[in-house]
Amino acid sequence: MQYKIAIVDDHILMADAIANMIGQNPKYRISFKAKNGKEVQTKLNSPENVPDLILMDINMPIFNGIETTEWLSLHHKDIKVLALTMNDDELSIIRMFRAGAKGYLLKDASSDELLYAIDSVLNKGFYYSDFVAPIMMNSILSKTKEANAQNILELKDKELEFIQLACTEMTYKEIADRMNLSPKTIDGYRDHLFHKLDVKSRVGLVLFAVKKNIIKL
Amino acid sequence: MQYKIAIVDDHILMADAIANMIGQNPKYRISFKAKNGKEVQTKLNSPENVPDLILMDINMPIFNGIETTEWLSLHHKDIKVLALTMNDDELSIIRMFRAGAKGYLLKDASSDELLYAIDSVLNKGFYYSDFVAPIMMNSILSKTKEANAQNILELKDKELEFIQLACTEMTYKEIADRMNLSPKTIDGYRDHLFHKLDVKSRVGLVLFAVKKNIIKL
DNA sequence: AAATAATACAGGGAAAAACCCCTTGCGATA
DNA sequence: TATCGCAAGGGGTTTTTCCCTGTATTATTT
Repeated sequence: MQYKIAIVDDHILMADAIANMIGQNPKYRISFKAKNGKEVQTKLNSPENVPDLILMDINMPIFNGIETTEWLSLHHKDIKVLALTMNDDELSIIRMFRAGAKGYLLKDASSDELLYAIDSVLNKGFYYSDFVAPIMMNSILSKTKEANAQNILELKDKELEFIQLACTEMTYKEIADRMNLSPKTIDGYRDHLFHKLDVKSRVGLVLFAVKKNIIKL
Repeated sequence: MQYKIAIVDDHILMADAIANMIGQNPKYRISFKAKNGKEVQTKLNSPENVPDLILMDINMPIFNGIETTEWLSLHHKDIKVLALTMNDDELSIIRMFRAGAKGYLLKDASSDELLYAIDSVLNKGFYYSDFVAPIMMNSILSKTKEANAQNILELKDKELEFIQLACTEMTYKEIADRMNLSPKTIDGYRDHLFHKLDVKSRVGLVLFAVKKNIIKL
């Protein structure tokens, strides 16, 4: 039996090259390539396109890999998602697995590992690379880090808005104006977030936001 | 005649997949793959490895694509460098061309464009993609942007070090200690850079550094 | 429904850090 | 000699950071 595999990556070259490589193996057939989640939804309208496994990038315009995986978990439970991305941060990994990914592979893996991972996800239903496994462990074991990850996922809208404005050359007074709050309230927001996210200064907050992709550059 | 092509990319999967794709074309042969500039130098010690063209990533540990290209321009003038990277920012493009690259291709290009670009660099000596051309134009036409770019390129080592430390939760006092300078000197560095880079606060400096890829996250 | 807890908002006050401009000395350099 | 860049300092204002208090409003529990 031949497995059908789809590739979702806005880096067309990457998608092409990997499709080409996988297509050489008679076990697999490429069912489609897509540049974002929107395209995935369109492609899946044709039943003959529905793949067994999707190689999913995370950073994509319009509809990112996490959102797309969440959508697939709801509407196409049978399609297995193997994350294939550059994002090596804890949050991406946790989010992707929560969204329903069955495996997680970094783009600096070898082609052998990719083929092994695909095989593993298709037959065993999961694949945790040597890179991902310790990070997940760490996230489970370390209370603070897990708490952090929780909190990030549960950042309230106001907090998120504040962070985005803090990643700006505005002073807190200006931020307060913009958010129609007293500077003292902003003071409280800041203090609260500093503790919650374990940063010591506004610079730390900015770095956090950049790392976690809360702001776009 | 068969051209020899090398691929330099720390994303092994990317390198593998592209090598595989290019290798299918009888016009080309893969002479080697490397994960960073250091490995390139080693590989080039064997004369049979010396390629006609190198596909060069930018973000790599140890010895990045710009440094590697500079080194190649000095020691292996005959090898043509075609940048193949995700970096779509002006600074990366300008730096890469200054370092001696003959072409610049984004990783979200199509495989057709890659093959065309390789062909173009080998035969015509250059390749400017539709993406890169307007950015270069822009950089030449727009005075302020060019001024900025200039300044970035002409950042002194000390300034760069300072920026990197400023993108940290260290206070300026701590930065001064680390750099073995008086806090007052750091004061001067900061003021100078704020004006030079047209930012108003340390947050602005951090954002600048992130945008220009001066710091790694 | 009443008591209680958590949350959002706002303030006071103080110490630390960041920010700004201006000056000086010193050595390289042109 | 004149100019430039680096290092350092003087002295000031503004902003940030921290901690503690208090009062509504909203949830939760009893």
